[in-house]
Amino acid sequence: MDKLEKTLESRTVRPTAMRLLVLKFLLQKKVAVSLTNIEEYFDNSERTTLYRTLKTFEENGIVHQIDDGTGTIKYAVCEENCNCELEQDLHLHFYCNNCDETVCLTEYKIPHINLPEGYLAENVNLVIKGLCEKCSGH
Amino acid sequence: MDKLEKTLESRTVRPTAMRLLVLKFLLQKKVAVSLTNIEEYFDNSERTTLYRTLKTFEENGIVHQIDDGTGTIKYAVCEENCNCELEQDLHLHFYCNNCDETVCLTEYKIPHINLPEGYLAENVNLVIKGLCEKCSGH
DNA sequence: TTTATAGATGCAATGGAAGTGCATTTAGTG
DNA sequence: CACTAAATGCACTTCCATTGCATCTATAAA
Ligand SMILES: [Mn+2]
Ligand SMILES: [Mn+2]
Ligand SMILES: [Zn+2]
Ligand SMILES: [Zn+2]
Repeated sequence: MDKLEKTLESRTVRPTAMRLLVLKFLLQKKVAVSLTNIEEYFDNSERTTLYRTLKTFEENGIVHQIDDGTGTIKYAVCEENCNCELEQDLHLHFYCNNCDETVCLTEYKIPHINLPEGYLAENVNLVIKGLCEKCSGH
Repeated sequence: MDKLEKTLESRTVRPTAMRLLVLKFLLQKKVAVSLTNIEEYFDNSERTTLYRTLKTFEENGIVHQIDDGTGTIKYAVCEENCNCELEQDLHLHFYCNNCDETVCLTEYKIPHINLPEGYLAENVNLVIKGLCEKCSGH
């Protein structure tokens, strides 16, 4: 059986043709992708199907959403045995102002943040914007 | 002369009636507000005018935008002598999942984040979501 | 005071993206 | 094959940001 299929089935997601293609596409990309990116990549694709595909992936821990502040949600495949947990899996995301690409810096976990008395953290989003390695010129 | 007028003029923003009202409203609110919030507060207001008012305020360092991940931009008045600078003025923002309010935690500066070689930070957005002091129950 | 001009405002319209309702098709199960 | 749940396709809606252009207003020059 195909490796892609295994990935989906291990997450109890039925491996349809489109889902396999989307997963393959996500895996080969080194940067986070938007719904529109995917729609543009596949010629005869239905936006709604892709939308629900990503939603299903996300609900089953295959991908995580990235809100990089551009107004468009991006998606990236989760690491092996990721649970998208605070102070565990949550990592830094970097958006390049020049090439307009967003990447997961999975090695860079979000540091623990002290909060005022009474505040309870459930989720954290940390996005750094600037120039990526390709665009900074050094 | 009025204190509000002084604030605007010191930032070279002409103190029109609407601008003064908006600034007053922003100052009295302890939480970040959206364009729609302001629109709803003032009965006969024009959305576009408010939009451009906020834009003008932001361009002249009177307010800063807050992207709390809700999909709606919020605004809050900058601190005295704030320049919205990295590692200087940029602070943490907290969004309460229960009461749907976003607050500036101006005392909580964004910690320095190490980046991989070649990456250059120009801006940082750090939003914590959870329960605020009013909603956490302790 | 009148006039010129830049700036501010009002109104209409656009555009991007997320999200939903419902009919139809497809794929597993007995 | 027949049944049923899941997946897909299409149309439509909603929300928010943003722009173009006409009009109004305030300030400063004549
Ligand atoms: Mn990521
Ligand atoms: Mn703030
Ligand atoms: Zn780049
Ligand atoms: Zn709250």
